[in-house]
Amino acid sequence: MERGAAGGRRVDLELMRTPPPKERADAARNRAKVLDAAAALFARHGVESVSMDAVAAAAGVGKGTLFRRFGDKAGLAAALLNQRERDLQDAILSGPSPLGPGKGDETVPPSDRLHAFADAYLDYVLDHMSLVRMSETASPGARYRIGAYGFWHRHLMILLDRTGGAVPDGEAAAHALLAVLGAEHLTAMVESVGRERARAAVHALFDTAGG
Amino acid sequence: MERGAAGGRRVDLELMRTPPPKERADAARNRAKVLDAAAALFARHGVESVSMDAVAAAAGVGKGTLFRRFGDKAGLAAALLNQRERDLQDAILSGPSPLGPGKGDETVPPSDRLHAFADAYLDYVLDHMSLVRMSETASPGARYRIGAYGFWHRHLMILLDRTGGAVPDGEAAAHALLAVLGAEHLTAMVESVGRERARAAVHALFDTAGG
DNA sequence: AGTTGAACGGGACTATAGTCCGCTTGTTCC
DNA sequence: GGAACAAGCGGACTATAGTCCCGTTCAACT
Repeated sequence: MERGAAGGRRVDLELMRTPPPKERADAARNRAKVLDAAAALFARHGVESVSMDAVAAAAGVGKGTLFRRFGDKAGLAAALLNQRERDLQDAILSGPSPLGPGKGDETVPPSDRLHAFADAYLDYVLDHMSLVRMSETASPGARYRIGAYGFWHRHLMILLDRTGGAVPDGEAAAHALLAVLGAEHLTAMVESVGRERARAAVHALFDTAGG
Repeated sequence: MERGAAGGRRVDLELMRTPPPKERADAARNRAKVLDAAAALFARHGVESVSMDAVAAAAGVGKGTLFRRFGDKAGLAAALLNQRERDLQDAILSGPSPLGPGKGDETVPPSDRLHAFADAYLDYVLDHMSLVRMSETASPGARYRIGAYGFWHRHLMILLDRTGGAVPDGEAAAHALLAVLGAEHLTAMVESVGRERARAAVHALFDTAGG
């Protein structure tokens, strides 16, 4: 995974307070070179068909550099998604309702926020399917280890617990809902029934699970 | 994947009618040797830590033999699960209700059969977690390519469509329910909330989705 | 039983992810 | 500006999945 001030994955707001260890100039340069090269290669040939060797060569850095900085191919994909992911998380934390909490005095029912999340998250995943898929499935269990999963899970859990006793176990239900939003599963579902019906099915499940 | 009479995966009853191509005697011998060796190694060291080289060596066959017969590591895992999977499929197709259809004149509501399926499938996966996980995640999308997925999907879809219009799109809903039963997701969920709460969450979703 | 063609066997070979460690380069502090 | 030390660099190295191809073995047919 990334290090340094500019690359921290948004995991927990508390953790963001650790002082920026300051990234060395050459490291920053190489990080940019790698991300540019990876973006270009992935766009041209598809994420699956690009080897880490190829990325390193195109970026003009050694393999060691690539892996030390990004950990593995999933980490590289995650770094490329970083900005979009942050945008979505920011919108959830502090944006307008129904996706975000809105201004202090307006109240939106949790069910509206659940559906808004489903829509926004589906947009995010469907727009970057191959990168998200790589970041989730490059190694077994990768999806559940990265910090972002914890963020989505906590958000859903809080909303489900607010539905007024309708959901007996928000923590478990949040996992179940996220299973349906997994890139691997969405890929298969979209291939089978198309985007519209897949989206509708997700909403139907969010409906029954939490309002 | 396997070939020959003894190894056909249960996919579609129609396809079972293709004449048995007859497995050669030496092939059958080697198949048994490989399955025995793999079962022993997997049990002793865990599925993840056993390489295909090790299986080939322990079975006393070459790598080529191993891969031609089983395709990949997922195929080997699937072959080891074959009997249990067939048992479950048989119980669903022709066993007693509520899991199976029961004798001709008794009628069981689809919702009972849905919950019976959830329970039986959870038992199956939880009892063989690492093998199922290997068979589903060894290569990206593996789960959705193997025939068994189609079987579970069709079963759920038929039941959902019988719930009397409660489910507008049984085909899509069946995919969503199966997402929650994926080995990868169940592993994470059980680790997070334990078996009991995970099972309850699955039932809650089956409840709301189909009765 | 002999012939023959196809299926099988097996190990060398390739491709790729990921590791390791001695060398180089920045940064910091005097 | 220079020394010292940490951080970063990079390519050789390992491990493993999966491929290929040719010699061997089986089984059907005469």
